[in-house]
Amino acid sequence: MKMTNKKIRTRFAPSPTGFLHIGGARTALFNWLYTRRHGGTFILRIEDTDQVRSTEESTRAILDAMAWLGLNWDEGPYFQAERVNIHREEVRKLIETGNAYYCTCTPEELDSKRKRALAEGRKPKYDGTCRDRGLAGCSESVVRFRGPEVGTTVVSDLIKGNISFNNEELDDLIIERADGYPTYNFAVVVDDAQMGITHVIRGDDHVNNTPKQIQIYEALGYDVPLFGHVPMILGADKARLSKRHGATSVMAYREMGYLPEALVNYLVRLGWSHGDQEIFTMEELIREFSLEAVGKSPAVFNPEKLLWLNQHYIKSYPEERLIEAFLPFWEQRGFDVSDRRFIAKAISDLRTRAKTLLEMAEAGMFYFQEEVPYDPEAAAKFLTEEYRGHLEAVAERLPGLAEFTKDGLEAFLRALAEERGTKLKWIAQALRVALTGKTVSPGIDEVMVTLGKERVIGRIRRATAQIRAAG
RNA sequence: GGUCCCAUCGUCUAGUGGUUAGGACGCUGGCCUCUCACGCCGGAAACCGGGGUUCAAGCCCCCGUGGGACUACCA
Repeated sequence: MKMTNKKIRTRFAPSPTGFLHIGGARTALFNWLYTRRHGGTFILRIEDTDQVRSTEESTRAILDAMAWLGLNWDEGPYFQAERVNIHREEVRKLIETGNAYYCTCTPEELDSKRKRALAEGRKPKYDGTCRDRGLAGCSESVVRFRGPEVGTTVVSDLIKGNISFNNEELDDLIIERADGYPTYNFAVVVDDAQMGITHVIRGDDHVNNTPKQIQIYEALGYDVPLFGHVPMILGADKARLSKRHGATSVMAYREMGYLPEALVNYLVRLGWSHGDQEIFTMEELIREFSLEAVGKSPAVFNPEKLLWLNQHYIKSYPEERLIEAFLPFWEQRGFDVSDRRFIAKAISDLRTRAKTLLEMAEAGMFYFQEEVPYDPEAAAKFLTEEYRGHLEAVAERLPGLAEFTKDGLEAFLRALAEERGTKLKWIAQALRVALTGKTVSPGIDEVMVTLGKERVIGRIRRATAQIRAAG
């Protein structure tokens, strides 16, 4: 494989017909990592030649998702639709050199021929009706590429190795539609060539297009870039990942409380590996990423492992960044998050026991609810006469407690338990329900410290009052 | 149907002719413990099948089988 010394140029070229999905994000990530690894230039190009399905909103969404993942681009975004004049000119060139021809077969004719061919067990490829008719263009005509009828075309793939195709299997594909717009297989070639793309890294759903594209490169006199086709991402049923398999939009993961590092880390390991290492920083990825280490087989998307990684990043994130990423989840619930110290403490209580920021936000709602709702089962078990004495004792002694710290409180509660002839766990559980409304929460001493003496006493009083009222 | 790709625990993967086939998620037993987690220590769990090549095959070749992609005036 000839590796020229020229600077690497890659591109990510999504079509703006929806959100950035998991598969696209991984393709973008692989391109980005490869480019950063080799000090190249990463280009973003929006393939919006489908005038009907493309929307500006989708473009916006894709850009936002890229930014969230930290995948910055060096050039672009370029918009393919703005380049139609260039595409048309290249089409003219092919017609002049005899490498393309006008075709007036109607979509209906083509469709019925295709169906018939399929029904009779023949190849459903274009039958070449107009190939040698020497037609001139008209308002109904399309332009087809005149492909070689014999020989083979080989794709040298950086991931899959050499793949060869018999040219007779390849279709004379349409490169310009009747409306004058180029089709995908033509526009990519022209754009990639003119943008000086050296490495085309994309999903392997494109392998079958590649020989045709190579022929177009050659007919146009361009250098053929290197290709790297990455395997698809599959759902649990081994079918190509789609909405049926749950969330596939990158931004949906943000809303569900995932950290971008977790998604990046998960995605990069889907198809790529570096020995036994599972956790990678961006710096490590840039240093270690290589296409040689990308596997050839498709990978099943496993939400459980993503969750594990997310949990890992929630635990290990720098505090300030965690707060920044997390706060919106409380803000959108209308909680007052202006007390930075309180917030920071609450988050440090919660972060070791959440798999997502969303989960964390829900688990920590009690910090803001003065009249915390009691879980019925929890209350039935612990907000009872049996525990009232313990709770009252805590409320009575607390004002005089000098060491209102994690250690001080633990010592206090242990001593109290002994004094009252019970175990810490019973006092802790009753307190937990009084303070948080639930039987599950961060450590009770941590909760007390975070809440502060006043609020703790208030909540205990409210709980004991309720027990009395009920009793 | 045709063309092309792929094939190690349930899943993501390491492995590049000689390994007790390793790691991770998940599952699971235990420890820790104020609940839930975290953490720590253990366990079960894989080379798709059949032929070759070779002293020796998860690794190389062939054939099956299975899965996937493409087969548009979508990208």
